[in-house]
Amino acid sequence: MPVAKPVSSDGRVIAHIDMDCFYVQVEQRRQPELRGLPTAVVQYNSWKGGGLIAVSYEARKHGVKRSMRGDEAKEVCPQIRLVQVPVARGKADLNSYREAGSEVVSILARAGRCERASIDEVYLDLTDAAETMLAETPPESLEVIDDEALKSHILGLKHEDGSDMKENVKEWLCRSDADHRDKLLACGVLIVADLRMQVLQETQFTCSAGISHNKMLSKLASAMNKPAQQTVVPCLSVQGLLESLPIKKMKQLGGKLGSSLQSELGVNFVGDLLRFSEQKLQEYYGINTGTWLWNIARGISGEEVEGRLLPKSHGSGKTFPGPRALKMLPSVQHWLNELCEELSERLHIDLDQNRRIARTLSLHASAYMSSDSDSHKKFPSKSCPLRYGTIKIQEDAMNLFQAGLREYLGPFKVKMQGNKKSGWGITGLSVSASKISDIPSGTSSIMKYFQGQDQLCSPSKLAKDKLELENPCSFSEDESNSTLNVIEHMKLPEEEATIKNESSDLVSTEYKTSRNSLEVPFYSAMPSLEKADFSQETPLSFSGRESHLEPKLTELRSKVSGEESTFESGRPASEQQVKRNSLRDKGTPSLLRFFRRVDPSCSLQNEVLTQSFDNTNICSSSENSISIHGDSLSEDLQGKEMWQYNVDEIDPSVIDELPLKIQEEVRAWLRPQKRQANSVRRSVGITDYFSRNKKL
DNA sequence: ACGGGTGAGACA
DNA sequence: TTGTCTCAC
Repeated sequence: MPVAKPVSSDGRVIAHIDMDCFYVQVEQRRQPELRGLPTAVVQYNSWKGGGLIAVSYEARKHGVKRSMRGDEAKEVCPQIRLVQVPVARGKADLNSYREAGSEVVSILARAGRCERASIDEVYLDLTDAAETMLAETPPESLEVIDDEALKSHILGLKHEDGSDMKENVKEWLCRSDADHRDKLLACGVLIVADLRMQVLQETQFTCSAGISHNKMLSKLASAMNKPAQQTVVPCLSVQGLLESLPIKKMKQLGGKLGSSLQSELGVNFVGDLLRFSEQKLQEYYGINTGTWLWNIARGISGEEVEGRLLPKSHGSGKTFPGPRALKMLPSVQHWLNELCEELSERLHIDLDQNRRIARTLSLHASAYMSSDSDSHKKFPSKSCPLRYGTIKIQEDAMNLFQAGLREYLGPFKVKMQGNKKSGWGITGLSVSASKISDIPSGTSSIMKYFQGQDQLCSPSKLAKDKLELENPCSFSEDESNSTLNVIEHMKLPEEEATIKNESSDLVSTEYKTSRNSLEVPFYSAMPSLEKADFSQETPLSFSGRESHLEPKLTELRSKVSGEESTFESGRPASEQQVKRNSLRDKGTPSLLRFFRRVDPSCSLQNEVLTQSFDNTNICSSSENSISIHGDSLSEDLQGKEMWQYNVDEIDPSVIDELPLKIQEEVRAWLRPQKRQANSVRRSVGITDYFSRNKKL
């Protein structure tokens, strides 16, 4: 639901930049012979020629529309060139478009605060740039105005027959008697025209733009003249624009809310909303939406340009429509593995390029169940803390799926004996990673990361209990024996074979990845204890025929007593391991909890040395106790916020949940004998390492 | 039960 | 907060 934001009296200059049929342009850049031809991008083509997701303007002239099938497009436009979306891991791979979108963003972001609204859309706050231009080189002072700016469309500008349009535009841009806000918009027009030319020059992509005083109007304007044009909405034209604008054209009103406005209130144009008081609209649609509606009817929208160049989440999903629905658990596992592999790859790229870490893994699925009246039941979404590493993500996703499945099947449990004819199937799977945050560079990154974890992941006791109940890793044993084992017998022989092959692929993939990055030397440099832990962990759940479905061998955990909730691995353990496991807390941000698990008796008796890096202090006492706190905190807070723990008690495996690159830092940092001497030197190396891949 | 794959945001 | 829902391209 839309929400009204506080309105700033709008002297802002906001632009919305919209790439023209973006995927088509990306493909045309890759294959220049397609330029100028009717072209469309399709994903998959086996069924009715695939679905169109982008259509060139030449093809649109022939009546080709988005969401046509490839075959339909061929019917209305036989000469159309259809380009397929790249496929990787059996699914559409949009990475090339994401990367192309990033190219554009990095150019646009030079001009002002920039928000990546989608893969091909950007909002820009050009207020500062426009004010500066108006003060230093206002349009009226320029001898020449670029042709691209003169081609702009100015809403409400009168156009007498016979007069030269560009001349009109030039006049409007250079009016010395215009009010301040129109002058700012005029500057915006020049800036945006220039930006669009830069984008074209540097990427070969054309785009369209809207320029106005807020996001809503700019978004409307950018769509008015496409492709490769720009439109400005001066204040005085707002009323005229909105009064005849079909309500469904307004962003956020294209769906049910817009329909409701039409059918319930007889509002067919945005201007029709003016008939209703704010209070009336609030009565119908609630306080937030009501106020929002009242505002947009007047062209008011206080929404800020966010200043975000990167996505807030990453997802990978696929649908399995109709007959392709997944009926067997091994098929689900196969596809989940593919999706997780892609997700993991993208997470690592994000880590390398942007030094960002995601903290939550979510699984969404859609399913049908024809057996009973319950067929409308939705498959529940599940999420858990995200552990880095392809195999871990795959395991966790599978656990989330099984948690969802048990809930979904619920009372049907045993009845749903699986074979391919049974009345249920999975029609969609997706995994996503969210709660992404920056890791500041430098040695202190680790500290800051932990602090951030603490803030964001410190659950109340209540929330923790809930987590224990819902976390797929915490199923009790007898619970898991019932449903899951039933399902386990549903495997078909062929599918089992597929999975087995794939499993080994996964392991080798992981190994390959490791060798390519800096991790192997690090692995081999690790103390033997840690190495042992890895060798046990990696292939474990994929090594045997039933392993990937056998809860005892995967991540089954039971609750262990204690004030802090603790999960303990169910697998056989050496004495040493038992000791470590008592500190283990997998499936949750365990490092964090670990840090909170303070043992005062160890730390207080030690004398504390202080060493400062950036704005984080690492206080180390003797060889085996370290405490961390930010020095930006006030004196009295510092005492409370300080964490202390004994280095010897760190379970190496909890570190595994961090991204590998961070693990490296942590382990080096924890290496007792060299900690002191290495600190400064390492901070340089790490900073250096992090800045090496810097892109944007 | 084919507009797919992805994103963002609001709400309970 | 998690999970659900809506909306958009």
